[in-house]
Amino acid sequence: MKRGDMEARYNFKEIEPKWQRRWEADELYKVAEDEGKPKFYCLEMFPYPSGNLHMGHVRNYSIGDVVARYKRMRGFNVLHPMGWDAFGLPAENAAIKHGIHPAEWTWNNIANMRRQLMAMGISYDWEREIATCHPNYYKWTQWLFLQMYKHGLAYRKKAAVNWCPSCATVLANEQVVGGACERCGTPVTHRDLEQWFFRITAYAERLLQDLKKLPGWPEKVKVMQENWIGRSEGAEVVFTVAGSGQEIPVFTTRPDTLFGVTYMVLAPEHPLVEELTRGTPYEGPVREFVEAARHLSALDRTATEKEKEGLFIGAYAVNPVNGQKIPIWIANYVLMEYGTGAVMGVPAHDERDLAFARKYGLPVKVVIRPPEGELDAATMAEAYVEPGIMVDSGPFSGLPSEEGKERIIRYLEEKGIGKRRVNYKLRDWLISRQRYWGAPIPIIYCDQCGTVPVPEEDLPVILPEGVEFKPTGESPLKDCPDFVNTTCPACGKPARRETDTMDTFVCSSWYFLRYTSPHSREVPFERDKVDYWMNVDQYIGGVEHAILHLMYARFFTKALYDFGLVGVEEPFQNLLTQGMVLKDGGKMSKSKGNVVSPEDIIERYGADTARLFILFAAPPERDLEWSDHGVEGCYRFLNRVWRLVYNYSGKVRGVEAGQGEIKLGSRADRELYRLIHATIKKVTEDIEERFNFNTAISAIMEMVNGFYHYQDNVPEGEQNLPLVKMGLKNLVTLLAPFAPHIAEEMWQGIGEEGSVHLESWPTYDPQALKTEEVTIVVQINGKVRDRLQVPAGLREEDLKEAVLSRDKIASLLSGQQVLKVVVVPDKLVNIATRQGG
RNA sequence: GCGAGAGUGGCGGAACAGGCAGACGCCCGAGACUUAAAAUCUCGUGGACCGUUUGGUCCGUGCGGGUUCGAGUCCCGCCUCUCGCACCA
Repeated sequence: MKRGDMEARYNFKEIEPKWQRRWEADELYKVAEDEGKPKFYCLEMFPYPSGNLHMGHVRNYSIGDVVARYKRMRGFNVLHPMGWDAFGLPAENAAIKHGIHPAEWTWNNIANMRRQLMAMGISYDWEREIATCHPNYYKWTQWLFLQMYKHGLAYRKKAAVNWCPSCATVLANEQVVGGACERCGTPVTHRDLEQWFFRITAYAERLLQDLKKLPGWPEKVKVMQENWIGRSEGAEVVFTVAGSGQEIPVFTTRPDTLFGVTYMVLAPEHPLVEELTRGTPYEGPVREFVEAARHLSALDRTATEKEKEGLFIGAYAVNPVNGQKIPIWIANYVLMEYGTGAVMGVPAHDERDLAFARKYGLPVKVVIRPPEGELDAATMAEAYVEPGIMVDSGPFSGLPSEEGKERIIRYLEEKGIGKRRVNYKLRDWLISRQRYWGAPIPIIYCDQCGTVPVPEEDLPVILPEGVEFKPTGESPLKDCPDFVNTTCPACGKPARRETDTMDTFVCSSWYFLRYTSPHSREVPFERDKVDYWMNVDQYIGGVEHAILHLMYARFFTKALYDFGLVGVEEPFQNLLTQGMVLKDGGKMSKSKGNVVSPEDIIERYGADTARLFILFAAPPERDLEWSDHGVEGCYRFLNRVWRLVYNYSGKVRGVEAGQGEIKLGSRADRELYRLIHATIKKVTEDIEERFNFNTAISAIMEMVNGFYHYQDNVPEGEQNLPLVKMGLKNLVTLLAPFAPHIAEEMWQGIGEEGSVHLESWPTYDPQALKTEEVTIVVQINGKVRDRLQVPAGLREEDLKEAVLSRDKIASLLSGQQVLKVVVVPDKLVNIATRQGG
C-alpha cells in the first residue's frame, strides 16, 4: 500500500536511520563562517562519557536541537557542536575495578555514546567533535596553563588536600560527600602537599560585576555565583600583641563597633598561636585543642549547628583605637582561609560573638544604641546588629553608626592602624589532582633552575600509557620513570616532571573556544574564527554546574581576553538551565530500579517520539516527571499526523500552495486558514520568546485536530486542496525542529523537494488572525451570565447597547439598580448592580 | 537562619498585559468500526446540586485578609514543599 512515496504506516525504524544517513551524506549540518548571514552559536554542555546516554542528556540535547534547527530556519548560520569531557575519575576507577585501561574505557564509551546521540538525530556538525583526553586537545589545555603561568595566574603553594586513610588515596573535592569518602565512607582528613592554583581571586570583582552584563542568565544562577564570590566591605584593623608588639590584623565589616571589642579570637591554624604559647603553661592544652580542631575540620564544615568551642591562650592584644587590653582566644569557628584568620569579638553587636562571650563569661560592651531605647549589656539576650547611634566610642560617640563606619575607616587610615578593605569568600582554584587520567601539568623541576615551564614547542606533555593503578596516594605517574625523568629545558641537566594532572574543570573551561577551529595544530583556536563565532548565543545545561563550571569558564574567558587571545569578556550570552528528569517524584536511580533507558525508548517508539515527549511534558526549566503513558500519547500523536499527511499525500502532490492567493470559499476554509496562521504565530512566539516547547507542541496538536475536523466535515469534492497543501507544508515545517525525521519523510510525502530543514521558518499573516465575529462574555457582578456573538471591532457604546437590549440580561437586571457597566471591546461586558432601584 | 523558586482536576501541565480557570496530553467512561480484540475515530470527563430536554445554580487555583466592576494573576500576613548557601567576622 503506497501513496506517492509514503507508506501507510509510520515506520520510524526505517525512516530515522535513513534520514540520519542522508543528512550525513549531504553534510546538512556542516557549518563554516559566512559573513553574509547572522551567526548563532548554540551549545549544550558536553557530556562526560560515562558509557550511556541518560534521560537528562536526552532532554538537554533535545532542547538544544530545537533551538539550533529553529535558528537555522530563521536564516542564522548556526554552530552546533558536540564533544566529550573525557578526563576524570570514573575512568580510573574502572581501571582499578575491571583492569581496563582508562583510555580504552573512555574511547569505547565515546563510541557508544556517539552512536546513541546519532540515533537521536541531533543536528550536530560532527566534524567539529572534540575529546578533551585527545593529545590534540590537551596540548592546548597545557598551553593555556603556560599562559596562565606566564601572566602570574598559575602558582604553587602548600595546601591541604583531602585524604582518605582507608583507601590510602587523595580525593578530589567531588569525591568528598558530607566530609566522608564517597567510596568507603571513612571520614576524610587533610594532608599538606605542594599544589598548583589558578589565581581566580584576582578576577573576583570582575566576575561579580559582570554578572550585571548577563540579563540572559537565570537570576538563580547569578545569585548563586554572587554568594559564592561573597564580597563584603569593611576594614582591616591592626591590633598588636600586648608586650611584644606583634601585629594581628583583623577584618571587620563593622568598624563602627571597634570600641566594643572585648576579646580577640584566632583561627586554630593561625601562625601566631604557636608562637604566643610556646614555653607557657598554655602550650599543652592549646596544642591539643588545635589538633582536635584540625582533625575535625572536614566534618566541621557540614555540621549544622556546631557548638562554639574556644580556649584562652594566655596572651593579650591591644585595641588600637582605645589602647584597651583584651584577651586572645582561639576558637573552632574562626577560619584561617577567610579574612586574616583573626576576628575581633564584639558580643553586644554580633550574634556569634554574644553566644561565645556568654558561654565563656567574657565581658559585653554596648557601643551602638537603638534610635529609641537603651541596651543593657548584662542582660541582653540578643545581639543588637541593626544600625543605631554610637555610644561610649570616644570621639565618635553620638554619630549614626552608618556614618561612623566611614569616619572610623578614615581615622584608621590617617593613623596608619588600618585601612579600607573588601574581602571575598572566593578562594583560588586548586587545579592539582594526584591522578592519572587528566592533562599533565606542563612543569619541570630542576635542582638548579627550580620550577621550569615546559617550552611551548615541546607540548603536548603526553600522558604515558603503561602505568599501574595502585592506591598509593600519589599520582600513578610518579611510578613511571620514563615520564618523570627528563632534562631541564633551561640548563639541560637531569630534572623531574610534575606528576600531578589538572582538574577536569580546566579542560571544560575553554572547550567552547576550541569548537570554532577544532582541528588547528598551530593554535588553540584561530582568532578570526573565534571572533566570528563567540560568544555562545545560547548555552544549555543542568543547574548543577551553576557555580563551578560556569564560573571557571567565565574566569578563563576574562583571562584570555586580558592576554589578547579572545575579544569577548563573557563566554555565554544566554543561559538556559534545564530541570531534572524524575520518575515517581524522585531522581531516577539504579538503587530504586526506576531508570528509563533512552535506548529502550528509541527502540520502541523512535527518537522523534522520545524527543517530542521530553519537550512536551514540561517547560525546559522545570523538573520533568517521566511518564510511560505520556510517551505513548506522543507516539499516538505522531501516528495521527502521519495518517493525516498520508491521507492527503496523493491529492496534494503537485498542487501549488501559493500562500497569498488562496481562495477561501467556505467558512470551513476560512477557519482552517485562520488556524494555520494562528498556529504559526503561537509556535514561533513560544520558541522565540519563552522556550515554551510544551505549549508550542500543544498548539501543533490543536492544528492537527483542526485539520482532522476539516477533513471529516468538508465533503471531499469541496476540500480546498491549495489551502490543504499550504497547511500541510506549514504543519510539517513547524514540526521539523521537534521531530526532524518524520517531518523530513512527510515533506517528501507531500511532494516537496529538498530537506525541510533547509526551509525558511513560516511567517504568519496578521490579517488571517482577525476573526469576523467574536464571543462577548456578559457578567453581572463578575459572574458569567450570558454570551453573545457580535462583529469584531464593535464600538464600546454599540456593544453596551447590544448587551443591555438582550431579553435575558433585561430579565436578570429587573429589580436591580445598575451602578456601572464596564466594557472591554471584543471581550467582555461586566454590569455592576445593587439590589433594588 | 539567609536567598531563590513553586503550590491550579485523578495525573503532567495551560491561562503571555487583571477579563470565560483547567488549553494540550495522560488516565477513565460511552459510542462507532470489528465475529472478537487491538489499533483507529467520535463524544464526554473539576466538585456539589437543580431540571424531562435545551439548560441552570452554587462552590472551586495552599490558608486568612485587602485592592478592583472583575484576582490563579496585584498588595499585606501566614502555611507547605523543592533547590542553593549556611559559623564568612
